[in-house]
Amino acid sequence: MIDIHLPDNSVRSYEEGTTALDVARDISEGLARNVLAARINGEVWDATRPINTDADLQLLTWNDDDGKAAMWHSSAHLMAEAIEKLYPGVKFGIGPDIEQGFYYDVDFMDYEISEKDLGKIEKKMQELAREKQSYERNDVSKKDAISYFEEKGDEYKLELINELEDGSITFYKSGSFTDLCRGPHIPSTGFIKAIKLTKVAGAYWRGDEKRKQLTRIYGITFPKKKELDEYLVLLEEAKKRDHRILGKELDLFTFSHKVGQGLPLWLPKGAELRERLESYLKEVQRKAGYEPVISPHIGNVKLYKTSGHYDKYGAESFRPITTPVEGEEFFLKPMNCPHHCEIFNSKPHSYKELPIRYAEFGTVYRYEQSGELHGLTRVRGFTQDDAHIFCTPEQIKDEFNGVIDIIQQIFAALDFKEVIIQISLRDPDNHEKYIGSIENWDKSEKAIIEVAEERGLNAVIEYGEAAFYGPKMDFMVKDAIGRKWQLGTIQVDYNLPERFDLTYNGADNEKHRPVMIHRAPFGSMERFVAVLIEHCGGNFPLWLIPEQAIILPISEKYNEYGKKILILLQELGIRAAIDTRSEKTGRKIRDAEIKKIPYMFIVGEQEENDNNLSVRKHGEGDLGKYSVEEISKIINSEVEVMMNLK
RNA sequence: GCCGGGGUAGCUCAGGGGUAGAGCGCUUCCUUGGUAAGGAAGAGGUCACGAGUUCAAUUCUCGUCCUCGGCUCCA
Repeated sequence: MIDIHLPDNSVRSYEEGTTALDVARDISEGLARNVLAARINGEVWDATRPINTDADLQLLTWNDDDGKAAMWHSSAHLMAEAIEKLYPGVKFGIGPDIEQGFYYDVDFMDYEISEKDLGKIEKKMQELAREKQSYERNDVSKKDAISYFEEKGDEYKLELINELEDGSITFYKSGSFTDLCRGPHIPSTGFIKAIKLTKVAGAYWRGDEKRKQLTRIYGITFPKKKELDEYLVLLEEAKKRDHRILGKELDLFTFSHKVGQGLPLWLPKGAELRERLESYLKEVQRKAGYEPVISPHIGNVKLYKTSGHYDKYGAESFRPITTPVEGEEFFLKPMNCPHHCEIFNSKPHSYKELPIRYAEFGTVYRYEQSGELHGLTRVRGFTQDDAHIFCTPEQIKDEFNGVIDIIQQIFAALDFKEVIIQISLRDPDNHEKYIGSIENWDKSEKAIIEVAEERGLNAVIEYGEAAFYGPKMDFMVKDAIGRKWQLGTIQVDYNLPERFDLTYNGADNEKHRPVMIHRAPFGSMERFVAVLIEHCGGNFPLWLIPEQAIILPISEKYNEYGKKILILLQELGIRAAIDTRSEKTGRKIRDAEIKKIPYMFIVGEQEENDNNLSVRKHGEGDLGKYSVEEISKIINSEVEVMMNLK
C-alpha cells in the first residue's frame, strides 16, 4: 500500500499503481470529470499514470496553469493527428503549449497550406476529439524510438531523439498518432470541446534561420464552448484597441513610404499629446534633481568604438555617414549614454557633486529588420525618455528609490493600476562573464533587492538575466484588458564608466570611478504612447487628451453664444472646440462620442438665457447645467489630481 | 532578412483583360433642431511604383516599395 498526501493535509492509502484519476474518483465523480493532470511530488504527471510510491498529490484542472498546459499540449497532438489524416506523409517538428494555446511546426512537403485550410483541420480535430481517444504513455528504448521514426521518415523527430538519453524517452499515442513526447497529457481528447486554429506562419526548424522553414499552425482549445466565445470577444476587444487603427482614427500619427518604414510621423494631435507627456515628465524630473542635457543625432565612430557598441552592433547598424573631404565616419546615434558620458567628462567632478543626473528626451536610430517593424511599438527612430545618473556605489539604493518614485507617480497619473517588476541579477554559477568588481556587484544587487523589499514591490528575481555590465530592474504594466507590456527599465552599468574613464575626486583626493545608472520610465515615447492608446482604448486621461471638451450648439442660432463660451473656456485653460455644423444635436453628440471627447457642452436657448451650459460626459450622459467657471474648475481640478504635481 | 496574406476614393472594402464601384467622410443647398446617424445634390481615383506579355493591363508575369500575421533579431 502507498500513502497519498493531498493538499488539505489529509492522507489516503491506495494499492500500488493507483492513479491520480483513481484518487479523484474516490473523492468525487464530479472532480474526476475535471482532472486534466496531476502534480506528483512537484512534477506534473498524466492523471492516468500509475503511482508506485508514497506521494504528495495535487489534482490539476482547467483552473491551474499546468492543467491548461496539459490540455493545450494534448491539443497540439490532436491537431497533428488531424493533419496527418488530411495530409498523409507530412513530417512533424515540435508542438508545444504556449501562454495562450499551442502550435505545431509541420513540414507539409508538397502540400500548400494557407489560413483557408484551417477550418478543415479544425473540423477533423473536432471529429477526433469526439472519439475520446486516450493518451497512452510508453517508455521506449532509444533504438526503438529511432527505428520508429526512421520508418516514418521524420528526420526532425530523429534529430530530437538523437539528443536524448536512452532510458528517458517516452512516446505518447492518441488515436492513430504517435509522438515523441515527455508529456504530460490529459486523460482523453474528450476534454477538448472547443477548438480554434488561429494562424499559420513560417517558423525555422529549431529557430535557426539557416535551416528549413516549417509551417507553424497556432491554435487554442477550451473545455467549454462558452470559454472559446469569451476568448474570441477578448480578441475582438484587443483589435478595437489596436493603436495603429486608433492612431489613424484619432489623427495621432502616420507613416509614409517616402519617409521610410519604421519612421513615424506625429500628427498635430499626437504631437501635442506627446509634448504634454514629455513636459509632465520633465517637471517631475526637475523636481527630482535631474538636469537637462541635449546631444546631437549623430556621433563619430570613435565614440561608439569607445563605448563598445561599434564592435557589438556596428555591422547591424545603419551604414555610417561619411564626411566628403576627410572621410570621417559618423553613426546615427543608437543610444544617448555615450554622449552623456562625454558630457560628464567635460570637466572634473568632486564627490560632493554626486549624484549627477543628466536627462534628455533623446531620439535614437536603430536598424531593425524590416519584418520586425510594428506600428509605434517597434520602429527605427524613437525617442527615449532617457537619463543617466552618475553616483557612488553607496548611492545606488537612494537613486533606485528616486527613480521608482518617478515611475510610480507617472504610472498612477496614467491609470496603470498593476505594475510588475523583474529584477535581473547575475548567474550565480558564472561570475566570470560580468564586468566590474564582485564587491560592487554584491553591493548593487543587495541594494536593488532591499529597495524592492522595503517598498513591497510586486517583483520577481531572475538569476542570470543581468546584462554583462550590471544588474537591472524592468517594469511591466498590465493594461485594461490584462495584457502585459514591457516598458521602463533601471540599469546599473559598470562598463561605460570604465570605457570612458569617468572619474570623480573623492574626499581622499584620489580619483574614483562613478557608477552609472541608465533609466527610462517610459522606455520610448513611441512605444509608450502605443501602450497607452491600447490601455485606454483611445479614451485618454483628461490631462492628456488633445480635446477635453466640445461645444455643441443646438442650432446655428446659438453658434455665436457657443463661440463666446469657447473663448472663455480657453482662457480658463480648457482645451475645447466647437461643432458649428448645421446638424441636429443628436448627430453632433454621436460624433463627439465616437471621437471620445470627454466633455460635451450643449448650448441652446435656455443656456444662452441663463448664461450657462448643459454638460454631457462621454460614456455617461447628461450631468445637468453648469456655469463656464464651475465646469472649468471641475475639469482643472480633475486634471490636477491626476497629475499629482505637488 | 525569411515564409505566407495584402496594397482600388480621406476611411472601411467590393470588383475584374475593353481605362472603375458601395458605405462612411468631405463640399454645397434645403432643414434650425434638446442628449448616439434629417434630406438632396456634388466633388473626389496614374486601381502602390517600374518593366514585360497583349490590339488593349487596374486586372496576367516579373521586379521594387510599403503593409499585415508569424519566424529570427533587439544596445
